[in-house]
Amino acid sequence: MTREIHLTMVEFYSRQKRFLLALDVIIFGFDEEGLKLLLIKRGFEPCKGQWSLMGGFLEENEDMEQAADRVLHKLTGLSDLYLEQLHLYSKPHRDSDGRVISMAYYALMKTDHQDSEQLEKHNAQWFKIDEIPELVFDHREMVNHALARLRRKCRTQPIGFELLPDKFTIPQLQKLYEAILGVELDKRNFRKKILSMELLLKLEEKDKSSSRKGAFLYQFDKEKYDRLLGEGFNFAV
Amino acid sequence: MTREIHLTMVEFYSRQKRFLLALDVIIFGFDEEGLKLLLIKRGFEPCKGQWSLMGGFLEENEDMEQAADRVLHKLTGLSDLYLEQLHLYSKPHRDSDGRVISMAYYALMKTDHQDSEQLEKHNAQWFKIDEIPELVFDHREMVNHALARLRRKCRTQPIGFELLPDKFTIPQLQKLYEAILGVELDKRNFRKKILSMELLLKLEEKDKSSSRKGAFLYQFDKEKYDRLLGEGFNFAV
DNA sequence: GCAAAAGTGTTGAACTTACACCCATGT
DNA sequence: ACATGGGTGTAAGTTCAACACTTTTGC
Repeated sequence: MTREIHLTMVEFYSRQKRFLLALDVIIFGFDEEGLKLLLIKRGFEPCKGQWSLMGGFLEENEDMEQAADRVLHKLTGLSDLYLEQLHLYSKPHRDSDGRVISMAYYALMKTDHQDSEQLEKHNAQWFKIDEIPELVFDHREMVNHALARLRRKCRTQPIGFELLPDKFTIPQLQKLYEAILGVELDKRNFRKKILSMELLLKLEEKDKSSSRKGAFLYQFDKEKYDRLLGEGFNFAV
Repeated sequence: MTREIHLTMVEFYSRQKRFLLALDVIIFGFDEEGLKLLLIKRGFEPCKGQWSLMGGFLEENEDMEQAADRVLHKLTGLSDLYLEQLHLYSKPHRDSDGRVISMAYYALMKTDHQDSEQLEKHNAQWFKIDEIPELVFDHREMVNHALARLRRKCRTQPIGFELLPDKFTIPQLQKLYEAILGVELDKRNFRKKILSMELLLKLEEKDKSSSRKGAFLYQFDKEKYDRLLGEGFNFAV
């Protein structure tokens, strides 16, 4: 701030060190078995052959969100997944060698939209949340951080629906919350609370895949939620 | 992922574009007048003479948190302020010219610890939260984001105390929450709720600066809070 | 003695929690 | 007819919101 005052911006900027900027994505999914994490077996150095999060480097004409979308699309073939910034990991030696600074994102993916061929191409595999293998670098820390965020956030924002098919049943929704939060919920109280917000559209159809009686399918009414948000409404599970 | 497989890590990294990495800090303070923001009048290019957040570039042997501490210390002369990552701003043209990617942090500062000389040296000034001047680049967006985060977070974590003197009165604490949340609170209900958590140590002393009767001073019991945290306790205002 | 802020309790409403039985269906 | 998961209501406990008067003291 002393000598720099007299430099032009270009001169000043050129003295600053530049960094490799990457991103890693914690990708959550949900199915009958519970909450899952999508990991890749690295087919490239560094740490080739080990499990890690999907990631990539920031490129010149995109912002981090676009880079994260690009990386997610490359892995899954899908666009417009729920995606949220988590934390910047910047310790000088977090990466094995040659400093890389990484922005961690977490994504929520509807596993019924998945393209299994695409995933195989990248040696990607789903892991149950309590059976995560050893991960490279600080990826395990990122996963823990993402899980904590997901647990907190799913209680006050309707992000859980990003993990379910567009049409889902109430028992399915309950199992999702139980899987994320790691607790059992009372089905009467759960149903009462979730329906009392009047954000679910009940369909005529039933899903019979998990019982003889069948359970009614519902859809999340995103338009209504967005409208209510403006009026100070708070989602709560 | 196709040709890169056969490159060594160093070769691969060297093809990647590198970026200027900076940080900006939204610094909150609180005094009799309400919630405040600390801004600097830029004495350097770009945008010399305009109001902006305090910021700086990441250096080679530090992580972002250390850089943020350094920048804060440089401005205020203080260390160990409450500091939290907010959001990475990475749009290709967010900065006036020459791409800079910036990690935004927000900090909470006890204004009674401030060193006014130090602040003057940097042309820094406190602004009431609803009288913020025009800011450079996307700094206004950062401030809005920080305010939203502070409003949400102060309700479920005891971060408000970072803005008060070590010894404070209940009416002072209430005014703090009213200033942050932008609402009026009932003093009986407020006192009941905050004291019911049993996290405040009542001192013998009174503060008589704002009434003839004087109000008892309290201290936040951080040790007890940390202990309770482990047992699943939730702070709530 | 009065102005100004500190301090104090109660009641009704809303919400949360705990809990047990019937329903619809495929086999 | 029975096994399986879907669906429903109520009562007790807890928490929240609204509300008005007394206390202390410096002037």
